Amino acid sequence: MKKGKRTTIYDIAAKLGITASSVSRALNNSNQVNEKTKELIMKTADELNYKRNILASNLRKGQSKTIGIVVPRINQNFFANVIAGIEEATYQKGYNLIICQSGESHDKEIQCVNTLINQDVDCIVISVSADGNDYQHLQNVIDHGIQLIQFDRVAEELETLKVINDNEQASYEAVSHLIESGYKRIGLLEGPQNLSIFKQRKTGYLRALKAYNIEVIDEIIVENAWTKELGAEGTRKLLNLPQPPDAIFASTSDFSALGVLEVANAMKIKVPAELGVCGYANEGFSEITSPSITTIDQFSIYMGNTVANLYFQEKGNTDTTSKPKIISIKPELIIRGSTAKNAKS
Amino acid sequence: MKKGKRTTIYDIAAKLGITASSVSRALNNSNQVNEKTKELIMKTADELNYKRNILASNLRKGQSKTIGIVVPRINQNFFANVIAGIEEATYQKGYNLIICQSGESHDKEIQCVNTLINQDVDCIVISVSADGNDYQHLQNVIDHGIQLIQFDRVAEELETLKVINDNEQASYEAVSHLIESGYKRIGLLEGPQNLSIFKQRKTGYLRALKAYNIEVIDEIIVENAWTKELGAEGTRKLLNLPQPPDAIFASTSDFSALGVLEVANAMKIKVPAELGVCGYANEGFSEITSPSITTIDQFSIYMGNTVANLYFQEKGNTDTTSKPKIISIKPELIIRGSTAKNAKS
DNA sequence: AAAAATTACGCAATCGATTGCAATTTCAAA
DNA sequence: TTTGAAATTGCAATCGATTGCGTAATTTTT
Repeated sequence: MKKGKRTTIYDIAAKLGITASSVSRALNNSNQVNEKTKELIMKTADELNYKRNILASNLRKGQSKTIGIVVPRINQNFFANVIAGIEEATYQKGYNLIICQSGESHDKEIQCVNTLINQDVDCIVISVSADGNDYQHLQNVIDHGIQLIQFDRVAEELETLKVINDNEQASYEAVSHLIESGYKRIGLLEGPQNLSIFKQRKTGYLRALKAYNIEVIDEIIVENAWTKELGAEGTRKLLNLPQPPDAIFASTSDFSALGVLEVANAMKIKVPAELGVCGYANEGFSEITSPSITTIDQFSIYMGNTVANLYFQEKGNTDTTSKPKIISIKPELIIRGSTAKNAKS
Repeated sequence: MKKGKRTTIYDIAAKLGITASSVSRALNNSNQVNEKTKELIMKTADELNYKRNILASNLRKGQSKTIGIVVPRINQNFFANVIAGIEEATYQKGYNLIICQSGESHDKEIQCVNTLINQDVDCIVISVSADGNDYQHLQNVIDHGIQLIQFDRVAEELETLKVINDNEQASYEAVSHLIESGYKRIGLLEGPQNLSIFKQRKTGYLRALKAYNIEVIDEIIVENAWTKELGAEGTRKLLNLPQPPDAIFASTSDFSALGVLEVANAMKIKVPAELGVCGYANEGFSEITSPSITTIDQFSIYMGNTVANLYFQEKGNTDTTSKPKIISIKPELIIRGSTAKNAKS
């Protein structure tokens, strides 16, 4: 085959002395074309190393069989897994994924979304970035008639399909577990409250305290401690308090829990005996720290599958009367060494 | 805006009583159109919420501004980072990424590549899967006039652009470090030898032994130990030998090094005092294990950047006489606790 | 003010595949 | 052999944007 010259259906048609219409139909396995001709066309297509030009096809059909994904960072375990899950479920249906990272920047997120609209994707799957809470660009997606699915970090006020974790319940269970393990003064490292997931986790924390009749102490709640560094910083503050907490729920991530561990270690405070630690997200490393970190698994790959299936399911659905579906996945508390207060450490 | 009806350049043209040609030219900022008209067109385009249909544009222009990526797994640190690096460098130039995972299956890899050819991508970036060593599908990419860039795991016999790590040298340095740290009997966990990267790492190992006049002992070289489980299994075998090694170079990955650590721990063999351990790839967790793992950093994000830049650089290059470029990145040995033989553990 | 040189815009073809409708062929029933 | 229905195939428009070429409008030059 010559470089830079793809075979088209016209080439095939010309070679066989028929029209492109028939070739197209044969290639799409239409039953409007004679079996023998079909075979002949297939064979010739193969010989000529024909590959359908999807651009042309999609342009004509007004679809793209492409799903756009916008996440803060591709190389973050949770997101990479969700993407892998989406890929798994869409690939076999012939869909392609276009992936963008917003890098936690609201502006870049807008850019990404616009690019995807340009690309004529059939669906945009997004987990919003941490800064900014203006969602005009997402409304724009809807206005363009493109299916929008939010996952994990969602803009709640926007009525779209959503796949979320039941963050509040997970959080509630995590804190309950701490309490039942014998910890009495539980600090919280919380994330940016403009993201609903972090708000919900805080709510779960508060609900658990209330359920066990434990007083809420503002002093041991640290705002915006959602990286390892910020988590460490918050922990240092907490542990230097006159009355330090005897457990810390790093509700933002295992990374921040890792920060807790490091500070505790540096201060010679024994985990879990003197300090209980619970993280969030079940990052790969959380089972190999010492002690291993109690955390919450979000079933990220499954979440990706769910997003994909939700899309396929809603694709045929023309019923506009019903409210858009929200699927909530129940995360699972994974109990490990960092909260085993009574085990000898 | 009405759902399902995008504005086209014709809509804009109609509204202004001009032709689509001018609109197109204006939108492309051609200087063939009057400044005032241009402004007017821009404004109208904005009002009508116009978004260029890239499918049509690309079809006409015979390009796609899209780069296809095929990796074994998206949700593997190294690959996720490379992808992030590519994204970083290509996004700002208006390129999109289509990402596929081969799942280490040669068949799926072929499928992925064909899909990407169909999609008319401008370039395919691939790290080949572990099984199979038939590269007809890659030759096919070249025959279609699509730029092919291999990275990390490459098919050596195929003359394409490549971005690789100097695995042999890195491996040589790692083993030298073990030797200089006082370890004398160094076992090797090796990966599938049909992948050149693993072959090179073995070569580096052998070269180091030779350089220090150490005899090669086949007994302490374990084939195909490239997951945590296989690494653990291999380690068990090694440590139960009459003359077990006093260090293990897990040349395949930090995961397998982790397996080593676990087995050593279970057998009450002290790392690094009684057993030195070195991994590969500098996974996030390797610095937080106890002891932390000496490993090799591959500069994965930078590798992604390099791939992208190599593409842009070669795009204009019509010189076909020269051999395709191969860029080799020098990995860095990161020395940590697991090889600190003489430090008290 | 007429001629020459620019500048701005329109016409129509093109990229490759798809598809409604019309035309032709095939085949069986009458 | 004729007729009608069914099976094939062809014709031509279409998806939306781009671009070479030609013409009209405007500006510059003499």
